[in-house]
Amino acid sequence: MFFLKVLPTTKMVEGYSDRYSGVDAEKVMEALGLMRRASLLIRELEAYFAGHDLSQLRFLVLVIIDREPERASLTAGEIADRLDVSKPVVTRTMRALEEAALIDVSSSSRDARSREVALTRAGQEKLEACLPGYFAILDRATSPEGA
Amino acid sequence: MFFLKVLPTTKMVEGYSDRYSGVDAEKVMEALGLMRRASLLIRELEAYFAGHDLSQLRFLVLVIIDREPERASLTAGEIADRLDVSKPVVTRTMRALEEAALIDVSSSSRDARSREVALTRAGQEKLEACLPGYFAILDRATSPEGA
DNA sequence: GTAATATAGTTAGCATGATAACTAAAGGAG
DNA sequence: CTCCTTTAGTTATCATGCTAACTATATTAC
Repeated sequence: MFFLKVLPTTKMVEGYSDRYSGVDAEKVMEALGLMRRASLLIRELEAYFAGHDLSQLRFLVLVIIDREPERASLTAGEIADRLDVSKPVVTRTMRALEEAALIDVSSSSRDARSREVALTRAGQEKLEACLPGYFAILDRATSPEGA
Repeated sequence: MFFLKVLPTTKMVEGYSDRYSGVDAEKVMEALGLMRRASLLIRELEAYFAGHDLSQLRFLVLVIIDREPERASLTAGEIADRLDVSKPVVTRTMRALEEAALIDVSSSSRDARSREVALTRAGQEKLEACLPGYFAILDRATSPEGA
């Protein structure tokens, strides 16, 4: 996360970057603004999901399973791949979702190491309940503060 | 952080968002892309700072103190304000920086509750050592993957 | 001057990200 | 078939974000 509240002015960045060759102060400012806006948005989304007894990550797991309708279930590893988070984080997240009865976890018949993860009815309902507010936040997010 | 590796296509978002009024799928996609790019950039920066025995937050504390040249020191609260992080995070970060001898912390003469924080010589040098690579990463960040 | 309130910072404890090291099962070489 | 390597997932531990509750000092009301 990146929570520097008052970004440096372009002038200040130029003051630093003049000393280093090949650095474009405009691009640096753009990257700082990118991180700042995304950090605020992520913070807002986490607060939103906390109100639904979820986190952004747990929500995304539900989305990922839901968006492969041709598959009844995904393995934990497939979920980790699609999320680009480490496996221990997936393990922990699965446990939380299972304890909340939002997913159903079972051993794979083909591979005893694998765990097959499917949405429960409650999981589908939780997902549906969160989607409108999620999209509303994302829709608003990029509008007010420009690029 | 937001690490969904393969973002939904605009079509998929439309599939969801058609069901909710007033949501612009393009804006939703833009917000998702914003979070994804920022998360990758933050991950890259944290890896960079880890190589300097720092974190992005600890680095930003050094920057914040350094960029107020008319002030010899800032209080912990002023740093928390500028960073927009919670006070306990500042407390912990200060302790780490002090243990690394990058800052000097002393009690305020005017207010016994306050702690005045100043860069040490080593702190200034650490900052200088990190700046070129930091700007190089930020400069690169917004170029390749477009908006 | 004393009591009530506000402010600066710390401590305790939780959530979510990470890596390293582990267990157990699968797959391949001979 | 047995050994070796790879793969799936877990456990243990750490880092960094948070809130709630605390201590100590400052400030304000009277």
